[in-house]
Amino acid sequence: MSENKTEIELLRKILGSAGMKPEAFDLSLPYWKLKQYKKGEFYNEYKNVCKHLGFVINGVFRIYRVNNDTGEEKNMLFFTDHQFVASYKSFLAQTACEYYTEAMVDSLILYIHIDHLNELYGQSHQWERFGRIVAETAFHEVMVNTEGFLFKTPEDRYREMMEKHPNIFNAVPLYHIASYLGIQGPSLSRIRKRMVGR
Amino acid sequence: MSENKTEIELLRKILGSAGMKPEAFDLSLPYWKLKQYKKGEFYNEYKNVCKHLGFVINGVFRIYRVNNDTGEEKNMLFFTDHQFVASYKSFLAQTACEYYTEAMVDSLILYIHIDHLNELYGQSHQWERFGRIVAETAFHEVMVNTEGFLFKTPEDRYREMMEKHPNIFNAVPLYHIASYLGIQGPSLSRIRKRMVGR
DNA sequence: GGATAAGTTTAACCCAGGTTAAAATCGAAA
DNA sequence: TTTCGATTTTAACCTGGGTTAAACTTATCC
Repeated sequence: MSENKTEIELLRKILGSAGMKPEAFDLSLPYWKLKQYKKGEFYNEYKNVCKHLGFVINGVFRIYRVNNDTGEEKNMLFFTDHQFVASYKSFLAQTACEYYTEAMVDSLILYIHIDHLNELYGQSHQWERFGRIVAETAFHEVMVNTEGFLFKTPEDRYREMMEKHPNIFNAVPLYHIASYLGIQGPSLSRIRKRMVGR
Repeated sequence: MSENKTEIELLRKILGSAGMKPEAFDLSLPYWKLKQYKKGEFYNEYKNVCKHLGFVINGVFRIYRVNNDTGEEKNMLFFTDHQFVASYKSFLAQTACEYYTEAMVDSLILYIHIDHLNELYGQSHQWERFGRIVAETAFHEVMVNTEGFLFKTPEDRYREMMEKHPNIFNAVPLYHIASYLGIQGPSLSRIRKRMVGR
């Protein structure tokens, strides 16, 4: 287990700052596993049921969907350092996953199996709270995203992406950004051109 | 308290089917309050901090945002029977609300103050679980919404709205539906016209 | 360093939704 | 019923993103 030490302690610290007591955290020690992903490897595959909740030590992942007819890919979300990663809809409902989750750069993840997590939920009030906070955070993330689509232009969303998530912005090609913003490559080019003009 | 009896028992039954034990539920009995909303009344106002989690006994609410410059309204979500209602982002973070939440028809709500809810979270593992499930449900709701914007046309979203939420569809004017779908009134008219044509 | 692949931009054309205002329809209330 | 206001549709014009394919730029690798 000694090779997980640093990463586990990072997670302990982050959960601790969200209110988790060390003793409660210790309950989970046997369950966390560390995995290295090479760029291009998948955290979760289409049609699998997502069985693990991951915690990104470092790296960038994209969660995307493929149109069965056209083969076209569309990015739903990105995950990066110190975020929890899962195909969360599939994970919560334990239904077949509609997404792929792919490492965009070499990445490192601590992950836990849902059965162990449910065990912790049952054993410990603190872990139940952890589950609540992960869910609330995921909600917030997606909510902000939806608000973007409703209330903002693609140009606004592009600018925000650049400002608020520079590490993601720099790690992935522009056509993935375009997809995430809900537009096509050429449209993003036009937006970028418009922006330098002013 | 006797006038809340029926509504409380409905809530007990619904939470029970999500796994809440009656004894745990009983802890909350002193806290739920019942409120009748007339059509047009507000559950939550812009710039308030949302302090209550509501449970819709019956009725329809819309949560919407107003553009400060143009005064234009855009609908974010609808809530109806047996759903939990809150300006959830504001509720979770206890920050000033960016939305209005308005009753679209005469409605009845059971609500609980966040302080009492936090008390229950602290007292009871079961209630902590309740909080997790509410958050997970809210996540799922918003996620499906975002997926709609990314992967579906306004026409698809309109058709789904009609099929899956007929009670909402029938309770609110079309221009509110249009707003929820992210389009303008005339566009919805064009879509409807296209649809009868085929 | 030149070849090859990957990523980005450009151009030309198309189309759906935005915008505005007027017309038509519906509904409640007198 | 007639009328007034609210809602929905229509019309005309505009705009920005979609689509496709080619051109250009940047990495990467032998």
